[in-house]
Amino acid sequence: MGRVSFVRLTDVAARAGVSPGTVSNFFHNPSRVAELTAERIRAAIDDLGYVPNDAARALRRRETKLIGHLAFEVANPYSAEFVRAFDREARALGYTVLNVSSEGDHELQRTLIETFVRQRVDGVLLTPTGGVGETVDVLKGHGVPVVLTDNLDGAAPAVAYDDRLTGRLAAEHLVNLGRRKIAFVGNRDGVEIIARRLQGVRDVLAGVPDSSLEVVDLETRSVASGRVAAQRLAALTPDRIPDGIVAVNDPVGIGLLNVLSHRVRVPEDVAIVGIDDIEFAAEAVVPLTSVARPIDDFAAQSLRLLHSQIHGDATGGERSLVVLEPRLIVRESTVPGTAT
Amino acid sequence: MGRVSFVRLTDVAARAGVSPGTVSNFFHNPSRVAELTAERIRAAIDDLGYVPNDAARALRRRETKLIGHLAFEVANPYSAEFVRAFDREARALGYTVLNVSSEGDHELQRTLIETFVRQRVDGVLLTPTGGVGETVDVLKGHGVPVVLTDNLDGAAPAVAYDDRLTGRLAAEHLVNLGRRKIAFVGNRDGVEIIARRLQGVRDVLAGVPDSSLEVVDLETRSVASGRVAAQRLAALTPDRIPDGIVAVNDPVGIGLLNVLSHRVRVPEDVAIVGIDDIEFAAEAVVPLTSVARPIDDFAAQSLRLLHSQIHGDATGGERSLVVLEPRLIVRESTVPGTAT
DNA sequence: CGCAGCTTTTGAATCGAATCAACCCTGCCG
DNA sequence: CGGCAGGGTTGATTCGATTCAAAAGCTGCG
Repeated sequence: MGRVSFVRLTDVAARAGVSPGTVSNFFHNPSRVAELTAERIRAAIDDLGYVPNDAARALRRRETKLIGHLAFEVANPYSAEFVRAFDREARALGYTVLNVSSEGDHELQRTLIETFVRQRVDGVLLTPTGGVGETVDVLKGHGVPVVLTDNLDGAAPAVAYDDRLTGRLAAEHLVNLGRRKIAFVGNRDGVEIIARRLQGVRDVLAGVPDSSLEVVDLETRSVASGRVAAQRLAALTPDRIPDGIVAVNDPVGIGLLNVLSHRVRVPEDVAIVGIDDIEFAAEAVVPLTSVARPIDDFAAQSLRLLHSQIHGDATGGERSLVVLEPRLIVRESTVPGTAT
Repeated sequence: MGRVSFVRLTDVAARAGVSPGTVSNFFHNPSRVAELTAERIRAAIDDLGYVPNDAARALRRRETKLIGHLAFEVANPYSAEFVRAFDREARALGYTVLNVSSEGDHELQRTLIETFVRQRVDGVLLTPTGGVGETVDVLKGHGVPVVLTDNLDGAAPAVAYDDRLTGRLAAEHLVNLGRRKIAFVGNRDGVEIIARRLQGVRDVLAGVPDSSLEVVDLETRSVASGRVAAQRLAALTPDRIPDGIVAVNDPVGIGLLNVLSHRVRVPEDVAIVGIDDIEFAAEAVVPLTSVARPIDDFAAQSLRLLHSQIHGDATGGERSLVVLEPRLIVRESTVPGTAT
């Protein structure tokens, strides 16, 4: 096997006694190469340990088979799960994903996007939680196809779960369990996705006469914030202490659980519902009921959409918005004895 | 700003009325370019919205400024935290990191490594838990610098935390708290790193007369496995039920906590120590005491070592093994009232 | 034997930036 | 006034693979 990586396609050609063009055909138009020749080339390739140079290929071909993925909120395990799923899908189509995260730093985000452009990625997936208008514009300015997730403002084609329905499913579940004093825990700092979930909760409670809604704002959507929120809820006057809580995502739900399970009975006194159904939810102190947003589908659709953008298969042109349906997973944090 | 990304260096040169060589100098030898000329070039660049093409640059320069990072065990949050830290360090030196994970799939791993070679990454960081001999050989065969973490078998330069000491710190802490019936929970399937941690625990107990050690084997090192282990421990005969547990990592520790905290008092009846000190540890049902392996240092050293491998700064040649010191973080899972 | 119609193979041109030897000026010194 | 140093600039060549028009081989048929 190979020496120190200075093997070029030309070397393979020489060794196999053919022209470089033929070796190239061997890779890209195998049908045009005679079996006998192919055999010789194959031999030459692994005698020399040849591995093609993608930079050269990309230069000539004007496509890199790279996809840029800019994620925010990497702290959230859901994000990590998404990356895994998306990577897998992308690999199946021959793409390599460049995963980066801006950690909410605007300046850094600019830099990362520029890196994508320098690398001439074939397309970019943005998994943000805030505004991305400017970023989308920059990419479009460079002719780079873009797809968004969880963002339906129409700046670019997008895939998203129905947030309002998500909120509704959670609230309905609690109401059906007889809970009336509901709390919604999550930060609202202009994040559309959360406003919509809250709206879904409101939709449901509007139809339940004796119900009440308490909204608890958070700094972040982390386990730590969930804990803080729990303290705050516990400090409320008795009549306002909720018997049902919708957490904006699972980490927050788990934070709530970790603190509340010391003080009250879950779910008897307080039932808690999370959102996302991260792997961890099922393993919490009290297994957490959650509105699942199945990730394989999410990732697959995102890639499909991006891929069609890249190939200009104008499937409905710019207006492609894919909306997925979440579904409720019931566990012990709302219904006792649901254990496996 | 830029049209549809077909702007070449040559176009900038034309627009600025200079030769391509000068524009190139503008980027790489700014001192050689007269200020007046530089001004014109600068103007041309943002008139046209020029962004250099890294593929072309890489081809000519024979360096890509890309680093490949193959991780295993992505499920573990520690892994995610490491990626963030390593990325940050790498970016500071102008590298872009290609993060991938083989999910334990051997065949896939081969493919991913080949991708690194095709991309002609400048170096590779391997963050494995199992054998990597073959992988290291392949990369070396292609002349790609490699650095390992948590693997001191000498196949390549490496950075690691002192595992034996890690085990010792955990065990000493428990013994100092008066615990004598110790359990070690973790899978041992040939993973060196774990064998060493266990050895550290043994080192300590060997010096404590009336102590005993129970080893619980796991399938994986996840929260779920921790839960399973908890069931198994609880089922032991009373005289073997431990009063101190060392979990092979934090997720396992949290799984143990999540189940045990329902049945016994933690830490009064059982004290639990995890390893890694992931962010989540502090937020568990009962904040988890953990042997921290500070990640910033880990990432920084890994990059430093890889960078010096890339530049052939033979700092001790092939024999560079960097060993870091873990430290104990005490929380309520071992000492009550440690809360903040 | 010649030729149409395939299948294979060839090799020069090309992608976009980096490199570097050669060249052009200016100014200064002897 | 000629020579020289050195700051600025030039542009042909190169990196490694892909492309494609054209050439070369081959078959079978009249």
